[in-house]
Amino acid sequence: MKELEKKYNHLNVEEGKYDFWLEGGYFKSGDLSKKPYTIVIPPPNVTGKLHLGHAWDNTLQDIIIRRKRMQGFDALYLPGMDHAGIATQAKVDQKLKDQGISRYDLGREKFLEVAWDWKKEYAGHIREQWAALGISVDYSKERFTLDEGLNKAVNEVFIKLFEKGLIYRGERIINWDPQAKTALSNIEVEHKELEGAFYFFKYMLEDGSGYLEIATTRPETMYADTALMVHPDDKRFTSYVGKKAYIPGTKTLIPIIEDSYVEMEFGTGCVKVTPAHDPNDFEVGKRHNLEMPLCMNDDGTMNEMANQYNGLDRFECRKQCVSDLKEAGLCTKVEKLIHNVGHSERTGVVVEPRLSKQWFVKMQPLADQATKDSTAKFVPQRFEKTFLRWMDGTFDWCISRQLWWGHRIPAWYRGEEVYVGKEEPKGEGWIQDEDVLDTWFSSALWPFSTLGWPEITEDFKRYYPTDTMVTGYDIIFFWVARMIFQGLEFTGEAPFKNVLIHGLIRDSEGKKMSKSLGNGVDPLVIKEKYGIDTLRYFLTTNSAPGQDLRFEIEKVESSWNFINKLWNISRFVLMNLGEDFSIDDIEIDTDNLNLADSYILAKLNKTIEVMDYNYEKFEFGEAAKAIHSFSWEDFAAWYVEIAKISLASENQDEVNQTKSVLSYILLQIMKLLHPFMPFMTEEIYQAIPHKEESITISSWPEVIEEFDNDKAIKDFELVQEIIKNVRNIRSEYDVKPSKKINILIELNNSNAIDVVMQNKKILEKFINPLELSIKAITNDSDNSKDMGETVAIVMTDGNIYLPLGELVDIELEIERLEKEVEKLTQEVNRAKGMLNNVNFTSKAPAEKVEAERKKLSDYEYKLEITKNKIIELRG
RNA sequence: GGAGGUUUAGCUCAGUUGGGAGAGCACUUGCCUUACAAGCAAGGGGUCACUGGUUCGAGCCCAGUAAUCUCCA
Repeated sequence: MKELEKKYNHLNVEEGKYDFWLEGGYFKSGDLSKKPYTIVIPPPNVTGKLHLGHAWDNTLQDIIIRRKRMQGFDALYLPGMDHAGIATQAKVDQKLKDQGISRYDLGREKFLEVAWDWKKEYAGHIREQWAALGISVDYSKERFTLDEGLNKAVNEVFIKLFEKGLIYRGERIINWDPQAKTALSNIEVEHKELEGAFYFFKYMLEDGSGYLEIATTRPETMYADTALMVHPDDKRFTSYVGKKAYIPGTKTLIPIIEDSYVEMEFGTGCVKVTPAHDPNDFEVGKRHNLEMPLCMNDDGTMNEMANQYNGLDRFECRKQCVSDLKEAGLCTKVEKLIHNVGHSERTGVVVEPRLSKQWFVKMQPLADQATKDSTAKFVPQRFEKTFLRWMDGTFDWCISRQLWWGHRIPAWYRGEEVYVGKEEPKGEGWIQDEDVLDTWFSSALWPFSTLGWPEITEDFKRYYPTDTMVTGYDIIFFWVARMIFQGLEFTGEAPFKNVLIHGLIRDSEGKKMSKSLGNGVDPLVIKEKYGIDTLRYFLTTNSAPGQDLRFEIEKVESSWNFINKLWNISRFVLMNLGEDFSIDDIEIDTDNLNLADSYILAKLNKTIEVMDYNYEKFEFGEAAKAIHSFSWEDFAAWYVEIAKISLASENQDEVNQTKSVLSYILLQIMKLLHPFMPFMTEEIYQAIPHKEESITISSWPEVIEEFDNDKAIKDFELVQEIIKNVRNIRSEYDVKPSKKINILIELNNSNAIDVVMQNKKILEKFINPLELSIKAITNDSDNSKDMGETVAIVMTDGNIYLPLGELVDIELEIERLEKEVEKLTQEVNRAKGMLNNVNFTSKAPAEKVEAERKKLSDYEYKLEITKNKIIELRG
């Protein structure tokens, strides 16, 4: 058997393990004799490295799938990546820029080649990180959102939705990202409160009879104004309607119209209409048949409509035209204003509402279906509300993107003709749409497109719908909701049974980790210092489902401490099993166990129960708590210490029995913890007696009814109670554990006497007596009468006496006992109060009442004894 | 403006269907006990934000208030 290092060394432990698992093929799915269990990975972007959030997300998935695999499921954890249209194209653009070229120099085809090279490189990095995290994905099933199969799925969905009228092309005001030069969907726009201004301008009337004052937050758009507008009921402006006014500083005349859309009380009561640059104005423009010119280029610079500002950036133009118009007396006032400004979620620049011809998904029918038919169960449940509320008020989804990297829209144009289909239409002069689809359009199909859909493949039939989707709450709108409605529309089912939602990782101060703040933590840096098992355990046991997780190095350290503890327990067990102890030597005969053996086996059962219960509910923190206290308290602090006695026994049977229980329990602990810390547990599994070639494919621990033993637990707790009490008094009276003192234990029932007598050796080891007397309490005996000054401890089953001689200050001892009396009196009164309450005894469940009665008699007994002790001391 | 989260020990957080408040870290005291001093043993520390309600009984359920964070408009 292998000797372990004194401290847990993750570098040695982790080395080679992942390759060992891959070579063994343990992560491969496809055993048709088993029930399938499927998780598809939320595909990370191929733009860069995985961060702590990915590590958390993936570890949660891995914990679920590893346990299911051990439970005998055909576990499929399907990996893959996302082509991340805008983000990747931006990265590749940057790379080209560094080489002094632009994508236009290369042309579309060559650019895509570079992008695919990029993908290849970064996919490699991501796979390395997956390996570092130890996630048990089936690489033979790996997919990419831009691969051929997924392209088929995307086209199928586009065409079907188009045919049903659920995809349409139209001119709308969309959110335009002038840096990426593409349209965005509504949810890719982040609203941030910024300090801006209300600018007031004079629009001089054509007839020279005065002016109208207009307030706007975006003065630069005035060059695309096509009307001024007042409310028809607004008497102040009635005489102006039908007249014309000049756009300030220009010779352009625009009409003054009336529309009840105007809010009379807001601003000056008169507004400018810029149909191509504002969604509300666009509606007005349609109603009044206004022209809809654009005064801006697609890169956010002004065009020739802006006259002398042609070519200037939109914000520069704003500054200059305001200053020029102030000089000309046409800008009368600038009021500071805090308002919400939309920013591109990707590039961060201010989004420009802009009239543009784009493709849209008509959302309402799909959303209605999803809210009605989805069976996906959110964990925690409250997130279902988030999903439903969003589906309820959703806007049509702008899906075309002016990018090259993505799924090309399967639409062709010839003049006014539009053709949508899989293949280029026959005939001359057709030109395919230049644009690609929103990345989320393909991500939405991920749970079924990765399994071969639209073909009804064996994989699709077997693994779909998937079992559990794990993702953060920040992505419910973007992704989860869209997967659900597309899944229902195209497969008739919700794409997963459960959605486990986790929170965000925050820094130690509670701030969101972000690139711009520079407060991110690289998972690989943590792995290097503490090992990946430590990181996994830290990530998955320090919050409840749906809650955020604060990164604190102290918590990482305490996770490491736990692993080191387990390592040292293992080390102890291995040192004591000896060379030839093998799996066949493990024999646990429940008729022949000592109290500690029975106790630890009974506790193991309880631990398995609690863990299974919480694992199933995705309450990993609670599951971990159970195994943590079982292995550290019950096993290491108590059982292992007691085992040292048995291991030193002359009796070979006793030694073997202890070795059996030690190795059995250790094996179960390793299995129960394997989903959390796969590397360390594999290392120990290989070192101790075991059956399978890898713990990854070993069987999940089950409750063994034979081991249930409530009496053993209770009896052992008496032993613990005695030991704890003596330790406590030793500490209080400053009697060192190494100093031997006489100890008397007197007991009031035969079971307690048996238990204490049979476990005398244990007591002797733990409480270190000079002489340990164990006596029965009889009516008129006074067992402690020859002991001099004693400290007495009152228990339910009897009393403990420590003759501490001159160390005992009678007055202090009386004080201590009086405190006890006070406490016990309170408890007695509390219990009496409850039991005297007819409402309690008649309404509360019988076992609660019974439990309270027991407590009362116990407290009354202890109270009486304690009072007597005081009388004796005073005597 | 709408929705939701959070508020429990010095700090960070758990707390299963309502039935005597928990963990880790930190702190105090004592131990190099031959698996582990990143350890062992003992200990201190909480009006469970506030107010009211339901209940025999509330950290937990309901209503409201406050602080704070997030999402949506």
